Amino acid sequence: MADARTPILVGPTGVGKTAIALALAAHWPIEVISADSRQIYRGLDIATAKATRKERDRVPHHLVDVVRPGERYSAGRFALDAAAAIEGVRAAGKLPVVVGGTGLYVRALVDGLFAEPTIDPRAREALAHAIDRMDNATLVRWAGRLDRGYRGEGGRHRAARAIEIALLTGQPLSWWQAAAKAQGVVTPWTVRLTAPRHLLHQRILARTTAMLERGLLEEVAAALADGAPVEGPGMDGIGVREAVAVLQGRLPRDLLVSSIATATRQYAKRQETWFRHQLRGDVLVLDATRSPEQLAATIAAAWEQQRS
RNA sequence: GGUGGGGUGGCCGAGUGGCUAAUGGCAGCAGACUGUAAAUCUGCCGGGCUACGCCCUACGUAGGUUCGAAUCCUACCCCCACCA
Repeated sequence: MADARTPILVGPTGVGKTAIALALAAHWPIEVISADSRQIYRGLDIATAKATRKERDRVPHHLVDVVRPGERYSAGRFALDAAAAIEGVRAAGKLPVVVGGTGLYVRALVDGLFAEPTIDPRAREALAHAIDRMDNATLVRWAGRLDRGYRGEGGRHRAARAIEIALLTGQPLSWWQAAAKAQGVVTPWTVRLTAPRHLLHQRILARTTAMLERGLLEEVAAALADGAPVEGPGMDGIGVREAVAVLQGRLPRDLLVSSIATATRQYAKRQETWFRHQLRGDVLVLDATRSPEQLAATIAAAWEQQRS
């Protein structure tokens, strides 16, 4: 069983990953391992387009609703959690299928990240605080001084990461990346779903409109009332931040749908770029224009073929 | 009907005689990406080329002034505000 391949379904938001995974259940006894950095958070079901309760009753989903909004989560933690979940599903005699749009999470699971040493969360938070007050140029310069392997790319976010690692572990990030190579925990069988851009845009708009009808604003208002930190992780997803802006009067209500749709389109585009270039090994590329049932049948057939 | 303001590249919006295919922003396209990744960044962005250069088309429309106009003049069309 150690060499068993694990089906992985990736693709941009709106291609229909969820529907296809559910349709796949007609072919295999599957359980879904979600690789989605926002569905990890509890609540905000509409905003993050989670599979419904009913759907999840029919096909169990793992790594959905695991932390509360405001709590820090990471790709590394995902790799660990997902590996455990996959193990569990296998032990129960079912087939785990990884489904998700967060490329880095999939990479963490398949290729492994470097073995990051334990970092004191309090020191990390204090440093993050100091970093927040510095401008981009300062951060980039600082990161360059601390880590000669740092290329100055990726802006403040990645500069901050380089600084954090160098300061808190005593070794630069590039050193860890080279010296502490990790192993992936699954052998992937990857299906990359894609769709013509105009179709994707169309689906995104329809889906955004539907989100509002299902009560996106109410959902976000409830999360805020519940004490979810506006700035915290989990509350920064597309749809959520725009809804918060409307609730706080910073964005006119009638611009809500278009703002969310635009941000979603841009995200979908970034995902397409990531999956087009960053996936390693054999990848089955499928145009998701057809129905979920047809696609599931194609995927099931291809899976059978690669097994023999 | 009168007076004033305005019509700029897909959109918004600078520019008031040459250095302007035209600052910016948005949208779009392409790309980067090892632990906040729904993040964070980079490039391109009127069209066509035998492309470190050349050609064409472009600042409401039509004329005009000038060596030279998005920028000045005239007429017309449209929009907005106020007055009637």
